[in-house]
Amino acid sequence: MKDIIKNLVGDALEKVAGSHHFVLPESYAIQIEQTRDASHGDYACNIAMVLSKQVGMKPRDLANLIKDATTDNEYILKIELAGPGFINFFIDATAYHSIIPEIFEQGHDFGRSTSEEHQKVLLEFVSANPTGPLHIGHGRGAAYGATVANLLRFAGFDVTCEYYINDAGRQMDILAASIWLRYQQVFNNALSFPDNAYQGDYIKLLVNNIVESHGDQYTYDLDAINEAMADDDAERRLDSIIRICKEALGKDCYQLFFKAGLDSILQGIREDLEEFGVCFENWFSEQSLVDDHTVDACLEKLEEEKWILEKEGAKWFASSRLGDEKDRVLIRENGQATYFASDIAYHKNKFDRGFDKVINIWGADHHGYIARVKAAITALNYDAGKLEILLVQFATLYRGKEKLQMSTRSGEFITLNELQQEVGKDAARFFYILRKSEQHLDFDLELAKSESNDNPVYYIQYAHARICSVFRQLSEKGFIYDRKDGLNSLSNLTEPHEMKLLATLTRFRDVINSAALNYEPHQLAYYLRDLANDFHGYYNASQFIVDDTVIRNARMTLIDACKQVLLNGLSLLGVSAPEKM
RNA sequence: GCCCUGGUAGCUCAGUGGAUAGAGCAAUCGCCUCCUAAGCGAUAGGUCGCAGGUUCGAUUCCUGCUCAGGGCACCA
Repeated sequence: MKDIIKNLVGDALEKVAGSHHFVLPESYAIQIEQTRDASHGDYACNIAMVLSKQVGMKPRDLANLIKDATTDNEYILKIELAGPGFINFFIDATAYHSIIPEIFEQGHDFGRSTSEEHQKVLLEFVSANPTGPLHIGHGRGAAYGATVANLLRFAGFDVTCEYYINDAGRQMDILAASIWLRYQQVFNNALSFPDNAYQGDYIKLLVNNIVESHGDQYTYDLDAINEAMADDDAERRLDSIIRICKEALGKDCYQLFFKAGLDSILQGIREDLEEFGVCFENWFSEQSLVDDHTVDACLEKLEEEKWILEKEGAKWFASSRLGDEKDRVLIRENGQATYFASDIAYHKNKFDRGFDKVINIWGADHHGYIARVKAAITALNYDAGKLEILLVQFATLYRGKEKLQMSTRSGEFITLNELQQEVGKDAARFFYILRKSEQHLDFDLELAKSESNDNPVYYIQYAHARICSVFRQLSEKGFIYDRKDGLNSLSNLTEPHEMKLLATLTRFRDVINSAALNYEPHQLAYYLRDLANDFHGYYNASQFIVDDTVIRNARMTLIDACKQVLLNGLSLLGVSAPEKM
């Protein structure tokens, strides 16, 4: 309908331009909007105000000419001028009815688009360090990423979801050393434990497994450890312990501790995500980039292209020449590559896989990192414009009014899994995406738990369950739902509640498109609330199960279509659509 | 100091270059002999952070200021 009006206005405009001898600007966009206020008709166009100056006419005069020049259309009942120069279109109800058969024809695919077909997208998200279970902070990225992926797929993109495993680097060494220290503690009560090592309970569970299968064969000299612990500098102390741990165990046995931590934590992460309805096609290992020399290759390439500087004993990437605020270290003074070096390799790998779009979802704390990554991509002669970085603001956790700190190292956190047990997947997924991603999210545990019924997800699900219930009642009362008859009787749907519901159903495709292309799942959440609201209003205003067969079938057909759209929308959000509540 | 985000009803947040700025919660008042009251309807609540600018029109765009959160490592 929007397009029909757009074309009519476009034609009328050209006609007016011809007869009044003025020249239209080379490019102008005709905007047609669904109105909010019924007194403004069904669709409104503001083109007269947009063009009035360039054309040299008063907006209302131009609007009037356009109105008169618009050819008749079977669906347009009347055109009115209003306000400063709006052209309002009043549409015949039957134009709205046409959405119902379309909903049934496409079913689960209603709202799906093929306009972005063959666009290959890589979507990387979560990618939390495998040093502990996922907590509530990670949940936001997981829910957001998974929903964006669903939306993009529905919009026609070919999406691959990927989790980048930071299985190389110092954090992992700290983890391995933490496990080793806990292991030592089992046999030496006197040993203290540094507060900047990983101290969550999950470490103790891991240690128990090692003790069970390997006994005390890896115990080590207590004095040597205590000596290292005496260092005043907390981070240096950790490095000493890592060094001692590596020396004491040797390469193979160190791997035993390392892998024990990595494998079981990663397994836990996979399970938690799966339970949360978040699936990845790829789990990409950082270490693999070291092993297959991609990191080395990148460094060589950058060296060749003269992007590498040596100063203060380290190798730097001259990112400041590409818009970054300063240069960045790639190889440290001690010869070790930085995380940034392997991240460059990772992005090279992503680009080499031939995606049309590479999207990273990062926590907002990484924003300073964007310039250097884009600089590296440009330096490697790739198109940095294909990389889009979506920042998700932090979720701050509250228990009532008390703000809780979340730290993986200190072991003080609520895990994603615990959240799911307490709040439920549906409510948690919905709560996470209800806020715009760039908004801070205050996640109040007390509120989420004690007043979970206030979560609008129940309101939407209730609409779906209510429709299902009406259908159950229908057959219990001995009626048979005849959709074909309903589709032929749609002209009976003319009440305000019915028209509103039809208008909202018509909006669905636009909403999906906009939510997908802008990476804004909350648009869909708010839309579904509106749709549920329209339905609940209709439910209270009209009886569906009435004796008049024609009216009954028409109304049942309308709420049947509404049910389908609720289901499609909820599925995209990863939320279930229960038939009973 | 520099760079991101945000400042909209008592609270939590949507929204928009346009016609009377919306929703939930909280408050007040109504609605179940009738398809699920996890619902519906109504009332009340606003100088859209402050000040300039662009515009026919700014809460929306631009600039400055201010407040709040985050980021500015040879950590990942």
